Amino acid sequence: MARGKVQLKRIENPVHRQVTFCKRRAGLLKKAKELSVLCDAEIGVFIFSAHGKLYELATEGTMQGLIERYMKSNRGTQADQPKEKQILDSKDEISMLKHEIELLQKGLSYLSGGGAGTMTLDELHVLEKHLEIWIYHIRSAKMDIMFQEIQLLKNKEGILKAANNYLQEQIEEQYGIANITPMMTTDFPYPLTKQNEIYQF
Amino acid sequence: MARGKVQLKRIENPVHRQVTFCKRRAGLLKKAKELSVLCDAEIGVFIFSAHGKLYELATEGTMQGLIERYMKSNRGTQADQPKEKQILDSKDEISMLKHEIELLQKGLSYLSGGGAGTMTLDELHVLEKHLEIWIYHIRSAKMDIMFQEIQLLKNKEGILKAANNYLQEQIEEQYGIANITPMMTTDFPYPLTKQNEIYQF
DNA sequence: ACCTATTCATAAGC
DNA sequence: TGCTTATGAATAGGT
Repeated sequence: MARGKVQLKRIENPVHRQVTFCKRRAGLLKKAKELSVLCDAEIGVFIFSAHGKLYELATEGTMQGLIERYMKSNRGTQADQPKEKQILDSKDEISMLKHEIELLQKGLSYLSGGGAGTMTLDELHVLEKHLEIWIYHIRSAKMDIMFQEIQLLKNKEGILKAANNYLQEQIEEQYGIANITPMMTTDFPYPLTKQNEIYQF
Repeated sequence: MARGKVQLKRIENPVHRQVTFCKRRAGLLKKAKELSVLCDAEIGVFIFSAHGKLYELATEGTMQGLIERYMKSNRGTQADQPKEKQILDSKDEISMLKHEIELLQKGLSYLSGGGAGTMTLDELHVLEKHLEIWIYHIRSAKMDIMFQEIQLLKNKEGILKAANNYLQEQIEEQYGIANITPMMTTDFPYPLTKQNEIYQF
């Protein structure tokens, strides 16, 4: 403008660029303020320097208020712009994420509460597939340990049975007494055949 | 500016005001664009005329993008305003929901894959707390059934022991033989005292 | 940060 | 609105 015309391109000299930035920034904000006063307009300006520092001007109220007004004005007058799209996308995204979490949380409450009262059939269907996998792995580790204890008891049972038989044989061998035998026969009141059902839930 | 200095107050003549608004508005936007080009800055300007019409300029990307950047920048320096709050809340909400889902999904892959290779220590820590609850309830149902089976076996053990003792008493009573007894003493090779550990995993 | 020559923006008039 | 033009403002380059 003065002492030499300026090219409309980035000023490469960093010092010149910084000086010009300060001067023109002040000028721009001054012009904005003048315009708002002279013509009764509301103006918002924000300037990010190359290094990211923010300079702003809001002629009426706060920048927040102006941005709100801007959003509202833009939403009503135009079809979706990129920004409006972003907002809608955000809302959609929130909705989807909430739905996904809701499912997972319902699954959690299902497991925690021990009931399926709050879940729909479809939700249960999806959750069922997930849980089939999860529970399988959790169960594996637990089953290993439970099996050990059961085997332990079974072994003990076998030994006791053997001892019992041995004692009985001793008695029969010596006296021919058989009235204790029924306790060990197939009429035993605790059927082991039910055992397999335990590992199916 | 020309042909007379201007007063820094609202122009009362509507025609003059409108003309000046158009001219200075164009000038302001031009200045803003120049500043952004010359000094590598990002600038957003929006102007509401007295009648509410919006004129805007966004030097880089969309006004929405600039507003978002403004919000982000402003968050550190100012308290949030209502509108800004909404936008930030949405972004925060998305971020939180994504994080939650990511955790749950990683938990799923953890359980499915049977390994923790893809999870960080913190993630595992959080997941651990969740799984503690989930597994507790899964375990409860399973434990009920396992307990039944174990009790069954213990009862059987008790009965066999009783039968064993009865038979032994019979033998001792008749012959005084005691050489079978050690099988039922404390030297029994399957300690039941380890049982409690089973229900702690 | 201040100066000043110069270019730019624009008020008034048409 | 657009054009013209006189004039005040903005500012590039230097100190």
